[in-house]
Amino acid sequence: MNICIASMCKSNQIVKAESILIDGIKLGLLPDVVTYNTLIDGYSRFVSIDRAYDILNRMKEAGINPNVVSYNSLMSGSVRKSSLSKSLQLFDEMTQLGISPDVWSYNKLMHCLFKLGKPDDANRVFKDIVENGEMDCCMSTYNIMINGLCKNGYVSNALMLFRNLQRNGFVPQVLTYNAMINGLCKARRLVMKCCFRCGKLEQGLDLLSEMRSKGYTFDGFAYSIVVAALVKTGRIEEAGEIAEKMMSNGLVPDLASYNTMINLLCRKERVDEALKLVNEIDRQGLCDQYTHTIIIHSLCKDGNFVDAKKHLDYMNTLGFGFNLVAFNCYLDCLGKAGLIDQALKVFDTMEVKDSFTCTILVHNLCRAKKFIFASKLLVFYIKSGFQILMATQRAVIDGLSTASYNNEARKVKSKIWKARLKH
DNA sequence: TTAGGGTTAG
Repeated sequence: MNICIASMCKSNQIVKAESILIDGIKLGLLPDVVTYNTLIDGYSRFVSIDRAYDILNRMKEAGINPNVVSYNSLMSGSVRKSSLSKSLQLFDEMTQLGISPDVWSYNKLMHCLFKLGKPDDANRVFKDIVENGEMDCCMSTYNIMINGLCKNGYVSNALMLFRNLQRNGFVPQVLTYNAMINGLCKARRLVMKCCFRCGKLEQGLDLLSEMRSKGYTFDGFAYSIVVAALVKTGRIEEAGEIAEKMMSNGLVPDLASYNTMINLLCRKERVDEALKLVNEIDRQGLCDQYTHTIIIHSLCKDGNFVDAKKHLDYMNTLGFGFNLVAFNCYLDCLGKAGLIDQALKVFDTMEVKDSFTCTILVHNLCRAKKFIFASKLLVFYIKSGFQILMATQRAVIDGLSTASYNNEARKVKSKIWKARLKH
């Protein structure tokens, strides 16, 4: 019965899994802790954490005590659904019930802390595991550490950990390489914001070669990371070469790889080919919000705002929710095309806005030389806690100065300082 | 019976 239920849960057939459970009970097969844990995992993966938690209560009512796996599955599900505080709460609940966390629990705890942007806390947990030697850490512990450090801006520390793996008796997995390559490829972008270029992207490309020379069998992850990073930095030809390698290696592309290829084709100004590929995967009902956003962005960059708007509406009919990234692209391209009044109208209709939206609007107001309006919005957004790019802040202040609003420029600077101190 | 990696915007 457990094997049947596990198979149903893995393929998102929860209703069937439940009916097998009921049939089993009728036949006198009583569910055990493994049966309930499998259901908890299925519900937390495909339904909701609350429903998974209901199963936990059901097992208690049936007289079966949850164990460490029950809580690990619930924690996983919570992190997956970005209910991060719920995950921490579950960890506490588990210890309060006297269930000892295992290395899986600590791994999930670290993953959750990294996602919450608390790398110091995650590192403390890691040190506890490694230094106190209370339990053996495993390769997943390192994978989580390497990925988490990269995502939180500590790429050099991650690289050090990666290079020391062998000394600690571990061999990096494909997944470890992918996380490290991703960290290195993205680092350049993060670092570019505050200082001059550093060669992290090159290091990422070297690591891809290292993987190849060590005979690792690639999946699509490393390819999409590297191709996307090269596209982003304008190195279209190199991106194309690596994409060719991916295809010639006989790798069957999944949706994320397709999206990477579609983006590459758009950047190569081979939009017709990109659209052909989109239609192909759209017919199979595979397109996701990334696919649509790439197309909308491409249409906007070509100044084809009518078709871009049509595509935004088409997404709505497909049942996608509000696409913030696509709207940000739309807004930015309108501004860059000199259509600031239209951009302002779109901005007013947007139901969700983030730091990208605000930066785009302020920057485009500067492009349109509306510096006073831009400065008022800039101060308001910074006070509201949005992260506005330094380049945009400079554009406002420099714009005010060159337009002879020197006094206003000084006031804005001082207001930004005060707002920064508050945050 | 449970993990961890990728694709879109300033």
